[in-house]
Amino acid sequence: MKKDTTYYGVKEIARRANVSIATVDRVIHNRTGVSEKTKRKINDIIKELDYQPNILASRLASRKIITLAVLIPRVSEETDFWEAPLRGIKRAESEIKKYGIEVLHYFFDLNDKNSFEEQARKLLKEDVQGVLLSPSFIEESKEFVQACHTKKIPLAFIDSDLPGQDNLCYIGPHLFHSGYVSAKLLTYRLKENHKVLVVNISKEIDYNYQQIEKGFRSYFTDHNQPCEIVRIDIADTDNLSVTNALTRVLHEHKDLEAIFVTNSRVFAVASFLKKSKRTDISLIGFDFLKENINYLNEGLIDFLICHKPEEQGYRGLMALYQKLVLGAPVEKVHFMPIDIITRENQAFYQN
Amino acid sequence: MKKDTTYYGVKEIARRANVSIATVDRVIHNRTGVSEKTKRKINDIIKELDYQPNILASRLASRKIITLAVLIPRVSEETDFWEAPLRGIKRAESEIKKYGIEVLHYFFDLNDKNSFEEQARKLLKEDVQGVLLSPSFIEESKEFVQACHTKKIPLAFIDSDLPGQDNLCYIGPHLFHSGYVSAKLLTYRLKENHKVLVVNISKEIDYNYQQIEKGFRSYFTDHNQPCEIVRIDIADTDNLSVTNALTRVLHEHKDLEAIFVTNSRVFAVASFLKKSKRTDISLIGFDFLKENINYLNEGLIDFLICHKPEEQGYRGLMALYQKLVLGAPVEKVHFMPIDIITRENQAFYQN
DNA sequence: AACGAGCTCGGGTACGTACCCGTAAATATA
DNA sequence: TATATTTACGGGTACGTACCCGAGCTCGTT
Repeated sequence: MKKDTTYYGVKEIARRANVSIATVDRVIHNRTGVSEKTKRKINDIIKELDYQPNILASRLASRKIITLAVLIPRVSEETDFWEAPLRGIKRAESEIKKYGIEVLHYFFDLNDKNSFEEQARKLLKEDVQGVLLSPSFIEESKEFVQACHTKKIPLAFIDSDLPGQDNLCYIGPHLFHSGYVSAKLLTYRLKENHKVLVVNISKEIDYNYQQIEKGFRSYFTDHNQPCEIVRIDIADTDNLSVTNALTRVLHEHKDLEAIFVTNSRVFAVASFLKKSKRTDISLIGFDFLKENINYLNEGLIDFLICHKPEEQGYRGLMALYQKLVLGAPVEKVHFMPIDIITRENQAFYQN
Repeated sequence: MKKDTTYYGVKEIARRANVSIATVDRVIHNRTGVSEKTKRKINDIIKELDYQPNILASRLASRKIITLAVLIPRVSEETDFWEAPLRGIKRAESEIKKYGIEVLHYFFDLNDKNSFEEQARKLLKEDVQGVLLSPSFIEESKEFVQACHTKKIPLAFIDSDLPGQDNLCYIGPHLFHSGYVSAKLLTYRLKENHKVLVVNISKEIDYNYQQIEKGFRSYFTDHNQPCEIVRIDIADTDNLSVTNALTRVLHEHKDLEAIFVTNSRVFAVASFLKKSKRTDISLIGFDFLKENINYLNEGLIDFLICHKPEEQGYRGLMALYQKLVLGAPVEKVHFMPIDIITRENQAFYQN
């Protein structure tokens, strides 16, 4: 590296303070063994010189390994959505491993708040320097975020945000706009009645869902497009519950033109429509799951909205790396593109 | 750093090949002074071990400084738009300077293709490892990109893209969608006639302009909103030319409801509207310039569309740094948000 | 006064890579 | 054959920081 640039390191600080490099090092990492007087003197020089540590050298010399943790949903039989973020996380891991980064994995069950709390508790017992979190459960996540905050552990959120909560960054979809775009796409398929059904299939009413529906409804109000919106919550995610609920609502509202599913479980609705031969109803939902793609290709699903989940995992972990290792600034919010997948372009999609 | 992770460095390669570290180093940087036989042997071991150099150590040990160059428009009296990217570039510079990065600046005149070519020629004479480019002039930029390509110099584009041209990344607005959003906003202000004027004030007809107008028109066709679109090009950017051109067109089309300016020179139109007391006409354009903000506050401009120009500069340079120094992958396209600025929120905007 | 505990501090080595300098061997030139 | 030149390689130091291993010093205790 060039020397002519006016850059001062520990050596210069030591020289000016008439102490050794080791003493300067002790002050910088505020370890014990330095008198108040020299500590003050060194700190003054550090401030005067606006000393910026060389992170390259620092990481190289450090024998300490940095431990990161990820706390995300387990890949379940119900939905393989979380395969993609995990893939991205592992890709990031293999890239940064050689710089002394170790990553611990904690998985919770999306149908079980307790499992989240349990895994969070386990995680907090370890000495981790950063956490990648999918804050699926609002209240529980808030508590966890609070705990991390007191331990000064930076947090990166993926997939869904937790507004108002202190974090390093959020990497994921703009939920409101995703709902908005969904509504837009849906209008392409509307004909006469302008009557649509919003379906939320989830054990927990989460933040994601609320924002998405808000955006969805906003589109119609924004565009002054009158549209009757029927909505149901299906709290049990098994096939029978979905079938029963949909049978009931379709019986009540015979003139439904389209269905919007607020998460990746759109395949469950597609399966129902196929069985009940209601292929006249348009269907739109989220995420590039194998099952969803199948129904997309069969023509039962019209559109899928995707947010590059693998990249979310990759970027989330890399954000922590950037912050902790390189000391580089991290952008607070990074919205993923709102990708629109149809039968025609799905083959080329990079999930 | 931890040792237990199976990581092999030059030392291990040297040990296995029964040569010194220096020889391995020669092979890695394919310098001269190694016999074909040992070179082959070492290369085989490198491949076998899947050797990944430690970039931290590499940069630390290297006395070589990495030279980057930026080739962007000069800040002119006509428009101070390029102040913002330059600010971002300088911010990035000060952050990476200490890792031996030097940045050369080349500025060209947006009204003069020749100045671009001249600066490009100057730049190519230097031994630079990466270039941050604003490809304002299509043909000239393509030539320049070609030259960089043969010299294997990675290129980061900001502000406008050059599709089909080989580059490291593009960081900037989605031009088409910016036009699209502009049209959307404009419809908020339309009343009866649905007649709008598109104004392009520029010496050169650039790629930006074409894409933006395309997006603008698409909105109306997409939404089947019939709208008569009048358009003029004003090739001379001085005040008199603008005044003359606008006077003529407003005389011809007395029932214009709104004007869309396809770049940051919307202030010139605002000034004209103010003088000719045509405050009934809605106005929309681009960029957070001081003059534009003044007219926004006066109510002459209704909306400004912005794309975080400072961040574009910052991220553009950082992308090159990421690639060249950290060896980290860089995302090929990063679209900036399409920010909507009104009189009400402009005070809070981060340009 | 002698001793040890505790505090303050410096020397020196290591991290993984880059590269300068020197040297022995191989080859060319006389 | 003797000498010059080239080729092929190794030793060793440096980059800026972290941290181990002590050394000296002060002060209280006996």
